[in-house]
Amino acid sequence: MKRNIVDTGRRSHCAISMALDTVGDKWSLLILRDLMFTGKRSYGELQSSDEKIATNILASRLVTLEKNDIIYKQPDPTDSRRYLYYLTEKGIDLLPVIIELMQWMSKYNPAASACTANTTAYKKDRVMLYKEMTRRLRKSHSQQG
Amino acid sequence: MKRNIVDTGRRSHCAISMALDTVGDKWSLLILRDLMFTGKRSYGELQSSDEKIATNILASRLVTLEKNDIIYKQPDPTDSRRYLYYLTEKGIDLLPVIIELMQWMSKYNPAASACTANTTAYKKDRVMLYKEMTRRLRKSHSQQG
DNA sequence: AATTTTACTTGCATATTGCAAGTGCAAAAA
DNA sequence: TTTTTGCACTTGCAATATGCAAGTAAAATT
Repeated sequence: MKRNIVDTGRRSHCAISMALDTVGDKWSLLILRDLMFTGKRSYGELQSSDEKIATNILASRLVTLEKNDIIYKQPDPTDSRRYLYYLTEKGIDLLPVIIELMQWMSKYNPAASACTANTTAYKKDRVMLYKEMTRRLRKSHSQQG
Repeated sequence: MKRNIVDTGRRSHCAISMALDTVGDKWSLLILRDLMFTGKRSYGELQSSDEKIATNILASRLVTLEKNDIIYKQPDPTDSRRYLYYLTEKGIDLLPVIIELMQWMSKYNPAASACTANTTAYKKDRVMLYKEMTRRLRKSHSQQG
């Protein structure tokens, strides 16, 4: 990477640009989708998604997501080989982004499947939808160990 | 690209994944941001953003965004060398995604600048914010020629 | 003790993006 | 009317990011 003398790795100070520098790669939001909607928690489970993320890419994304305080991992108490990945509050706060992406595609492509229920029903009351789902996520992702 | 016999170019039928296949690259959403908030309309203006997109990438993104019916272009009536780019309704419908990205980054990084006014004020009433801004975008991006 | 499972790592191929220079045409200047 | 400048791209090649297949180490299972 070669930008300027003091390289921050960011393209600009625009919030949108910075957000994309953090989660705007090809895979991060799909990993977060799995943590949010599919209940996947371990490396192997995350690797088993339909999109078939390459193992080295998964590993590298998990590291940077953790560095950016979007997820955290804890050893699985039932199997010490394994780690379990959870969303932080910052990660949970990406829910609206993901829901809006989903609703957008659903609106314009009928072939798109929803990944989680109850979103179309709430089309007119997104705030309600965000709140309800955030509440659920807080429950399942709050500090475990 | 080599996926399977009948390659659709998409990773799965998940709406989120499909949305990211469409606008999940490094630049598309930044181009849309400029069309939405900065009033930039021509190739040269779009190229002049802080993030310094490479000219060949800009050209290629504009083509695929147009193919995907997210933007459209028309000759500039005042200068026949130039085209002006506008958002379609489908493009305008990406506004919530972009706003949520912006608000997310603004919440977690104080160094992030907003790109457009009035968003923090509406933090608690996003639906209102979406509606108001969509209305404005419809005005400035509806068929011109 | 041997095999399987799990979370990665490593090496190399392919794809996407970045950079610098160039092209063609229309507008503006001389 | 000729020249110069401006604008929307294209082209060739370098650098970075992603994809694939195989490998490794440690813990669980048999």
